[in-house]
Amino acid sequence: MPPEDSQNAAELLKAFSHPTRLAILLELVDGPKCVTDMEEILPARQANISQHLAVLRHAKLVDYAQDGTLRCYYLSRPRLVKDLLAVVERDDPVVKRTPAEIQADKERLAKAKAVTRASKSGREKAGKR
Amino acid sequence: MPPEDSQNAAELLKAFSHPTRLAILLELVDGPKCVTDMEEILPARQANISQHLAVLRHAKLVDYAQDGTLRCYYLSRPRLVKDLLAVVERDDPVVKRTPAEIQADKERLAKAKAVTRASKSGREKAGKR
DNA sequence: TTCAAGTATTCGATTATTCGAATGTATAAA
DNA sequence: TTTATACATTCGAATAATCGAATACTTGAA
Repeated sequence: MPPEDSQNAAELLKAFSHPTRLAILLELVDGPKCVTDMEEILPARQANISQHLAVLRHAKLVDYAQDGTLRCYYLSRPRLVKDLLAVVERDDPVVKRTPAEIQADKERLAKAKAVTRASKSGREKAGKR
Repeated sequence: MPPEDSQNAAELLKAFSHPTRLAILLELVDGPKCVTDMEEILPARQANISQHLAVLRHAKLVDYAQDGTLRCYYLSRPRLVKDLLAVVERDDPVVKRTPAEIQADKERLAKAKAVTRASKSGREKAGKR
């Protein structure tokens, strides 16, 4: 990941990291809903739901289509939302590693790096850009 | 997703949603590192990195193995971290939907729900628990 | 023992997030 | 045109997150 991107990625993830917003996204996964529908389901007041929807809109995670006086919200990037939720729901086992394993890993890494450096400088000599 | 779980999921995501913590996780994706290593790479002070590592530890995203005076951190749930980062890095195109599409979707959803209700009550009549 | 290196924790100060209450706005029906 | 419905926005107070500075802890070496 390019370094300045962790800024953007973090902002995107921040939009996900509130229980109410997560619940809204979960609702939208199985179809569009208007705010009234959400009010019936979520334990939050109307204004608060609107506030969270605003956050999700700014993150480009949702958008809406107006239908008379109703606003039907839907996922703007359904793939992203579904896949991310799937990853989070899954429970990945926690691994425990010994100092020896760590050491071995670091050595592997050091060697790999040396190779990368070598091939890079080789390419640069050969003709960069 | 069970309803009370959006609480936990949100907490997990909150651990991810800071640029420095994301950068730490990215570093750890390609191998264990001790705090000194991270200090050289990240634009943050030692104390701050330790603070963020504490957050990541509490979220069970990282752990460490002590090696003399060094603490080598590694990913406790590498699958989770890698997959989540992969999803976030990908750029999913933003879709725009018309009121008509939304309407069609809502109707599909309503029909599906009716079926679910019917089969559920059928199962209940047949012999619950 | 001391000492230094590597890391963690605590403490305030600052900034950001969150929520409810109140108010604003748009649309459709009367 | 009024009115009701469905949302959105603004404001202020409460809470939480963040950071640097200072300090504490732990380990290995002298």
